[in-house]
Amino acid sequence: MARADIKQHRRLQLIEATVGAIAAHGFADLTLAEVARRATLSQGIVNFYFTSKEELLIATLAHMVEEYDEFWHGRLARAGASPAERLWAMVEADFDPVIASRKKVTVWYAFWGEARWRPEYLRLCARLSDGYFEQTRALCQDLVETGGYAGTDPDLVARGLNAIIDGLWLDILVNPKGIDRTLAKQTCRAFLVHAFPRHFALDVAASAA
Amino acid sequence: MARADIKQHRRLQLIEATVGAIAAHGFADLTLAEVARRATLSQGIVNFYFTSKEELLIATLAHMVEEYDEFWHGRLARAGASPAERLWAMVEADFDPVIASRKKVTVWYAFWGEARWRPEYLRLCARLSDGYFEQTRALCQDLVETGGYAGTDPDLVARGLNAIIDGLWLDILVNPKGIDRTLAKQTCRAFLVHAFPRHFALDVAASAA
Amino acid sequence: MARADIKQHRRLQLIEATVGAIAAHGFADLTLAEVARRATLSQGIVNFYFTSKEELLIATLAHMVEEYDEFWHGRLARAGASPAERLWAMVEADFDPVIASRKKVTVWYAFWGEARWRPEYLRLCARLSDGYFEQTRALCQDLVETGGYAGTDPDLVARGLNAIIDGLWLDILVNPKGIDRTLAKQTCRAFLVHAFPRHFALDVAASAA
Amino acid sequence: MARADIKQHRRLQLIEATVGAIAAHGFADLTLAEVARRATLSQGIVNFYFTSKEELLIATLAHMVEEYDEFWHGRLARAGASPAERLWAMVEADFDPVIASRKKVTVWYAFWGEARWRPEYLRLCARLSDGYFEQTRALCQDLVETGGYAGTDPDLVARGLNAIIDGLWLDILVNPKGIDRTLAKQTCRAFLVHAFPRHFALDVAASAA
DNA sequence: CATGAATGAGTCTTCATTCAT
DNA sequence: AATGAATGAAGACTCATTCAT
Repeated sequence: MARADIKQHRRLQLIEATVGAIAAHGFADLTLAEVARRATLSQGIVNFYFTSKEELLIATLAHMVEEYDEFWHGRLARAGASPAERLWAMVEADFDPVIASRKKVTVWYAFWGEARWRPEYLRLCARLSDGYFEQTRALCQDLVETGGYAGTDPDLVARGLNAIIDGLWLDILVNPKGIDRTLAKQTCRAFLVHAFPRHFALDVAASAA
Repeated sequence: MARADIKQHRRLQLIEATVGAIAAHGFADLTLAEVARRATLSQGIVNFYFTSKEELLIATLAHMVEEYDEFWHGRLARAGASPAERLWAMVEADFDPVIASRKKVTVWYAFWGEARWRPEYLRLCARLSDGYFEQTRALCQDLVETGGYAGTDPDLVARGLNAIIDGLWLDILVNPKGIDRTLAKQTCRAFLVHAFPRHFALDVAASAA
Repeated sequence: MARADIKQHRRLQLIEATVGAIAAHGFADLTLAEVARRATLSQGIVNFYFTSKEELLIATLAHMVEEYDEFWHGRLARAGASPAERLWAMVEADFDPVIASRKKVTVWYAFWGEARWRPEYLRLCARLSDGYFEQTRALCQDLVETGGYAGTDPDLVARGLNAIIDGLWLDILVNPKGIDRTLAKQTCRAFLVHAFPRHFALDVAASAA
Repeated sequence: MARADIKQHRRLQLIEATVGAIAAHGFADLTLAEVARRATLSQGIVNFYFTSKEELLIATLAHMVEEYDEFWHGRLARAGASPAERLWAMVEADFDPVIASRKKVTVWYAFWGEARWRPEYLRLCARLSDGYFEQTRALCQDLVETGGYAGTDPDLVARGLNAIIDGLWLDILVNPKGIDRTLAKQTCRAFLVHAFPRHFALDVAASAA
C-alpha cells in the first residue's frame, strides 16, 4: 500500500472509531485514548494523523456529511423519473437503517449539540442541509408547477419536509419506544399527502411514489 | 429574605447562570467556575447547592422543561376556544422569542446532544415532548372530528407538527441567516393549511386562527 | 447554667462528638461538619469554641489522656496494698472495656499515627506514657527489692510491661478475631509470671494479685 | 531499560517517594504533588501508574510489608540452628536500623493509624503480623519442648514477644529520647531471659544467642 | 450564644499533547 | 510509521474558616 493510502486508511479507521466512541460514551466523554483503543492503535496516534482532537472531530463530521450526501444522491440516481417518486426516495433515504440508526442519529445530535460554538461544524451542517433543501425544493417546485398545485408554496413545503425529518430524528433519539422508522416515514408521507394529494396517498403501496 | 427563600433564590441564580454559560461557551466547555462567575458568587458555591455538576445540569434542564411547559399552558389558557385557534396558539408559543431565542434553542440542542447517555435528561425531554404531543394530538383529533376531515389521521398530523417544530428549531440553530421566527411560523402554518384547509389559511391575518 | 459552664459543656460535647467521628470515619476523613452533626450543633460551632480544627483535636487528645490517667489512678486507689496487686490493677485498668474498647484503641492509634508531626500530640502522649511508666517502674522496683528478685532489672520489666500493653492494643486493632481482652490480660500475666514468679501465677484465681 | 522494567521502576520510585513524603509530612498531609516532586516527576504521574491515591498507599504498604518479611526471613536464613539463636535473630531484625529507623516506625504507625477504616491495610497488616507470630510461636514451642520449660505456654510467650516489639516501636516513635534501639533490644532480651532463663542471659555477649 | 450561608484555597484526577525510542 | 511513557494544564470537588444575622 502506498504511503498516501495508508494515511487515508488510518484516518478512516480513526474516524470510524470516533463515531463508535461517541455513540458509546457521548460527545462530552469522548477521549482520544478510547478512540485509539477502538482502532486498536496506540495512544498518541490521533495527534499523529490529526494534529488535534478538534481536527479529528471535524474530519469525523465531514465524513458523516459526505456519507449522508452520497447516500441520498445514490438513491436519487436509482429512483424513478417523476418528482414524486424522487421526493419519496429522498425521504426513504433519510430513514434507511444505514442513515437513521439510533446510533447514527445519536451522533448527529451530538454534533448538532456542539455546533453552535464550533464554526466549522456549523459550516458543515449548513452545507449538508442546504444541499438537501435545495434538492427537495427543486422537486417540490417541479411538482407544484407540473402537478397543478397553484396555491402551494414549494419553498415552505420543502422547508417543512426538511424540518419534519430532523424532528422525527429527535423523536427517534428521545423517545425510541414511541416511534420507529416505519412510523417516521408514515408521518412524512402524511405530510406529503396533504401537500400534494394527487401525487401521494397514505397507503404506501397504492401511492404514486 | 427568609433563609429558605435564599436557598431557592440561589439555586435559580445558578441555574440561570448555567443557561447563560452553556449558551456562551457550549455544553462541553461548561465549567463551574464560569457558572459561579456569572452568578457573581464564589467558586465552591455550586457544590454547596447542587452536590455535583451533573445535579446542576439536571436541575437546569428540569427548569427549562418547566418553563416551557408553563409557557404554552399559559398561552393555551389565554387562547380562543376553537381547536384551530388553540393549535395555533401552541405553535406561536413555540416560536415566541421567550422560548425560541437562538440562545434558548442552542441550549436545548446542547442538552439533546448529551441526552442519549444521561437517562435523566432523556426522561425529562420525553416528559416534555409527551405532554406537548398529547395536547396537540387532542386538538388535531377535535379538528378532524368536528371539522370533517374524515380521511386525516390526527396522530400523524400531531406527530408531524411536533417534528416540524423541533426541526425548525434546528434550522434556527444551524442556519440562522436562512430562517427567522416568522418564516418558521409560516412553515408550520403551511403544514396546517394543507392538513386542515378549511380552518387555516396561509395569510396569518386572514386565517381562522 | 453559668456561661463558663455552658462553655465547658459545649466543649465536652464537641470532644465526645470528635471521638465518635474519628472512630466512625477515621482521622483522615474527619470533618468539622461531621463533628457538628454528631453534636447536633451547627456547622460553624467548632471554630466558635476551638478556634481551629487542630485545637479541637488537641483538646480531644488531652481529654483522652486525662480520662486514661484518671482511670488507672482510680483503680490504683481502690487496689490492695501489695505491689503485685497494684501492678495487676494497672494492667486490668488497661484492658478494661472503658479504656480498651476497640473503638477507643482505634482512636488512640489514630492519634499515634499522626503524633510524629504534631509536637503537641507527642507531648501529650509522652506525658501519659511517662506517668504510667513511672508508676509501674516504682512498683516493679518495690517488688524486686522486697520480693528478692536481685538479678532482675525493674526498669526493663516496667518498660517491657508498658510495651506489651501497647502492642496488645495494636493486636486488638489489627487482629480483633485473634485476640480479646481476656487473652491480652493473660499475655501480660504470663509476662509477670516469668518476671516475678513468686508473686504471679498464670491461673488468675490462684495468683497473689 | 526495557519498557516493562521502566514500569516497575517507576512504581518503586513513587512508592519510595511516598514513604519519604509520609515520613516528612505525615499521612494526613500527604499530597500527590509532594510525592511527584520527591520522585522528580510530573504532577499527573501517580494517576498514570496507580489509578488513585489510595492505590498508591496500598502499594506502599504492601511494599513495606514485603520488605519487612524478606528482611527477617533473610536474617533467619543466616542465623544459627538453635531456636534461641533464631528467636534472637528475629528480634535483632526488628530493631535493625533498616527496619526500625524512626522514619520507618513513623510510617508504620501512620498506616496503623488509618488501618481501622481501610480493609486492605488491615488485611496487609494482619498478614504480616500473622506470619511473624507463627514463626516466633514455632520457635518458642521448640524451646519449650526441647528446653524443658514444661510450665510455659509458648503461645503466650510468642504473643508477648510480638506485642513487646510493637510497643517498643511506639516508644521509639513517641519518646525517642527515652529509648534507643539498644535499650529496646535489652527490653526484649529481659523478656526472653525471664521466659527462657536457661537459654538467654541479660548480657548479650555472654548469652546463648 | 448560635446559626448556616458563603468563601476560596487546596487536591485529586483526567486527558490532550508531546516526544524519545 | 508507530508506540506509549510522561507531561502539565485545567477542572470538579471538599472543607476549614469566616461572618452577617
